[in-house]
Amino acid sequence: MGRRKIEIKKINDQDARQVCFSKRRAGLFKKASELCILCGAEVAVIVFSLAGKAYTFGHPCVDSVLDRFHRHQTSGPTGPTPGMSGPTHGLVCEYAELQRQLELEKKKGASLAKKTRQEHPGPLGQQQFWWDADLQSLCNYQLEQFLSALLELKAKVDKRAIELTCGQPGGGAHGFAWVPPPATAMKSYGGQDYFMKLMYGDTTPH
Amino acid sequence: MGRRKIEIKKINDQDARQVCFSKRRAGLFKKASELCILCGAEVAVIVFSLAGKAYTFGHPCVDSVLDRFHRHQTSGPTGPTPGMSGPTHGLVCEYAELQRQLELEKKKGASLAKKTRQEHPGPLGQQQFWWDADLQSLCNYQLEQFLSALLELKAKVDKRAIELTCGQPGGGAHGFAWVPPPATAMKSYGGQDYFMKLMYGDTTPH
DNA sequence: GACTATTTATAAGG
DNA sequence: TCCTTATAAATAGTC
Repeated sequence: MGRRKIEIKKINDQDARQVCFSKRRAGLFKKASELCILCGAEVAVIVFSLAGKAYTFGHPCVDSVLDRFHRHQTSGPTGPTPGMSGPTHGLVCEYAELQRQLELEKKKGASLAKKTRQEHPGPLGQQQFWWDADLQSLCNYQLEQFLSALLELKAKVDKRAIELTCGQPGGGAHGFAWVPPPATAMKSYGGQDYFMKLMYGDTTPH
Repeated sequence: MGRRKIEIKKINDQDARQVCFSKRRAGLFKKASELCILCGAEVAVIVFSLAGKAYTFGHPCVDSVLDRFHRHQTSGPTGPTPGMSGPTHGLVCEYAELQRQLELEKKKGASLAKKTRQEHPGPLGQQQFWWDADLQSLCNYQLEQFLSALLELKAKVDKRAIELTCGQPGGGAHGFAWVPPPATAMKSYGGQDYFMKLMYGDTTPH
């Protein structure tokens, strides 16, 4: 939609790309806000420019939608994690996330294995799963980092297991939900703020 | 843009709202994908319908953009992940996620430890970090599951490490951008999958 | 940033 | 839900 039809492929001229980016980002956010208003939807949009700047739109706000999404992913169709209600935090959350990803990977793996067998009916032998294939792309350095990350977590779990075995009380520490707002160079449009822009025409960046 | 101009306010008729939601959600995702292609942007869009269903678009994928956004919020503007070019998948993605979460937990832990010392200057002794506190809430059963998940992953990494050590070729397995639809109630568009839809006109839902 | 010729998205209607 | 079509809206090229 413009003076002439354009092909949807990467714009090479940097200036033209920057102009297009600004216009279309604004357009995208407007569409998102209209979807929210018209249909009562909750929407989060996160855009990174090539330069690495982040721009966001969110209704009611970015964080609430991301939060909801995370909960949606972790507690998904399998039902909520037993013994957990509401938002999850810290290691408990990591645990759930790990489980979710494992399940996801297993499903991906099963599908891929099927697909792979169809396309390469040859002797692939061992490699049955997606993550096995993907592991091939990890170099030694990455493997070391990955392992140490795993072991660091495992050590903590072991420690806790020992405490439990030895019957130490421990006492739960829950309810930390507050995260201080970081001071970033990020512009954020959303909720009443963006709607006010639409209504009153304020185009000043944050 | 339609047979007649409409006011941007909540549509009350449920059927009309549903139709509008579907059309505009598709439009929003298309705009998002065009922004990605034309301007080299990375974009994540998360949409919750009034009914509570989640729909997502992401390029290169939703998780990687959310990841980057989290890092952006936590540690300021960043370029692409060092050592990673292009889309990340499977275990590589898990590895990055694990690292991110570890760093995040460390930061949270530091803040919390500080906060805790302020609020409870008493004898908390051992417990200095957020994840230590949170581990207290894991029961034996949960710990077992968590551990086995960790060990399952570790085994795969070990296997790969041995292959590398023994000098087995292995052959890089990259370029898996196709992601089979997980059996959740969530529809996801992004990456080549969505682009293939655009190119070949496949409008079949996942 | 503004201006328009065009293209594109979509509201209604089958 | 998918197709069609008249029309509103977005935007490419230009200044």
